[in-house]
Amino acid sequence: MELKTEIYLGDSRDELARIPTDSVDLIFTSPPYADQRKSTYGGVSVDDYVEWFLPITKELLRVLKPSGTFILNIKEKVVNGERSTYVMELILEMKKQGWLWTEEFIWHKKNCFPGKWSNRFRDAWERLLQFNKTKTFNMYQDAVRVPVGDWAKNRLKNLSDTDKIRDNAKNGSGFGKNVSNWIGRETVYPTNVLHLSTECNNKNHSAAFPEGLPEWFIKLFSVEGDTILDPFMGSGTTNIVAQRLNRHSIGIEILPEYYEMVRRIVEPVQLTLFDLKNENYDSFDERRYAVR
Amino acid sequence: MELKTEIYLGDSRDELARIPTDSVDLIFTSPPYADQRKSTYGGVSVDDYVEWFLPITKELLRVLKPSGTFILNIKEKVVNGERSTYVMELILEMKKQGWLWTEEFIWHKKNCFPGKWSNRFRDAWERLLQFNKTKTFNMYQDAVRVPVGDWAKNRLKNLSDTDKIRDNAKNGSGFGKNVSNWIGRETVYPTNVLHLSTECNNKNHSAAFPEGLPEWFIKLFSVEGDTILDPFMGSGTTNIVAQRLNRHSIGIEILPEYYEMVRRIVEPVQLTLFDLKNENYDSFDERRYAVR
DNA sequence: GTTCCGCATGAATCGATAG
DNA sequence: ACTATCGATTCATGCGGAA
Repeated sequence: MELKTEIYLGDSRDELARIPTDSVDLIFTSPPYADQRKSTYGGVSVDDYVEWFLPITKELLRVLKPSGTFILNIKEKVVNGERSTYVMELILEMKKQGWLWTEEFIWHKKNCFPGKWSNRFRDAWERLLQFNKTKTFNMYQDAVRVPVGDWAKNRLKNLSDTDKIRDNAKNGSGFGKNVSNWIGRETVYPTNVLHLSTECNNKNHSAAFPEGLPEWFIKLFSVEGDTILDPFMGSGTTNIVAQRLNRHSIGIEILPEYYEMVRRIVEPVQLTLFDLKNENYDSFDERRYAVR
Repeated sequence: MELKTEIYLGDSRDELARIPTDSVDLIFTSPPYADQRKSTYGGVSVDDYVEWFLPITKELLRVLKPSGTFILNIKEKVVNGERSTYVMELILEMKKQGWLWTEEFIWHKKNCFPGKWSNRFRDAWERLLQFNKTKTFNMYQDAVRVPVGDWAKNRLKNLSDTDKIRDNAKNGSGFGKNVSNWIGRETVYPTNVLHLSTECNNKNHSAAFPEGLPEWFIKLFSVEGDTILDPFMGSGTTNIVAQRLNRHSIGIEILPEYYEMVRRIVEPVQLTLFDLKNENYDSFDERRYAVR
């Protein structure tokens, strides 16, 4: 298998037309937030944001496979002491386009920005909105199981009486649990809250999000050989992680500096891969890191 | 000071008229979610939810002091595999009423209910929407400070040269720091993400939220002697916590069973208080617990 | 190996001041 | 008045090098 990482220089509003209909398994992106990153992206104003974004989401709806998923990392900024509503307006408009809004994950930023204001605390979370084309999307939950917490070690040593039987919830929801089912389990399924730090290593570029973020969603919503798309590539985090996880990927970036930077990272790997066609791919990871 | 805990049996759409204009310091409530708790509240359908709620938020805007805050604990329901949009529509409509949407806190439910579904993970978070009447609301941040992280213990022992002066961020954001400012600090301000477990004590009723949730907001947005309102009292968690923290409170509940239950908890305390007028109020907390 | 320690950095926001 | 710029404030994390 040859792993393809295609990157395009240009505006997503134009470049997305080059991608075939129903061809992408997962879209993971973090668009420039309204009025942020002005120095690099020029900044889309809060008032124009929805109108600016909707033509892109329309194209994304076209290129996504019916079984695919669109994860949108976004957060509304504070304007005049109030949270803006452009994210809500965007969701409402995307539903009109035909998107299903299926879930909202929370990224808890463990090391959020410091600061002190009289009327608000530090902002330590961002939204990861999940949209789908159909209700029967692919989800590979076992790929993101996490080690069972320490609570289990203590809890399971001495099971209480209620732990040994099914203990139904008090609120009549019909939910219940039988804690003894956990005996022997090493891993559990995660929740819809992700605890990740923003990256702060010594790279010479600033990633908007840590690699762990796209990694989690790529594992959850795709398998090896699938195609991942990031229409706001930036420093290429999504594509680099996709490549490491043996997924094809497509990236679109409007700024030449970022485009060139990602190209220098991504191309050597593809050349290497081409030469390695018949070799064992287990060694791929180390090779990639060596190149980078 | 006599501590008043007034509870009304009835529909908030009617009973709120009894509360004077500009008289409440904090409204904290968790309304029945759309189509939830059908057996108890009759269930407001998803489609009618906003229309049903808006007359109430209009009255809440009237009774709240200009310096006050409204905290709304709400989360949209999943219908047919898709998230409903009534929370977003509610926010947009409340803004038209004159509310300011100032912040959205996340309650991370550390011990959310177990379960397994093919197309979603366990839901481990809820929204706490903050609304205000003016931009100059009261906020008592020092009341909810948390212990500083372990990093400080090591870091502050030996300050580097850059730590001793103001060190400006490299990215031109204008952000800088002077680490030596941290010396001697035991506590820091929290973020807008709250980590609380759902309650699991031995009460004979199921509280919609743990006492820690209203406690945090009552401390943050009110002082002793202020008035707290919960227009959907339920089992009275908000009022009970308010009483424990020496705040007056008002509760409105439509179901007689809940109303009677809260009345039995709250009234003995008030009688005791009346007899204690001239005593030291430090002993109040223990007395209340004894009664309960 | 393992732990410890130094250090740069991160989608921020407000109020005052200047144009 | 209304907008643009500037200075002030503040934590926790992962990395890399040292012990």
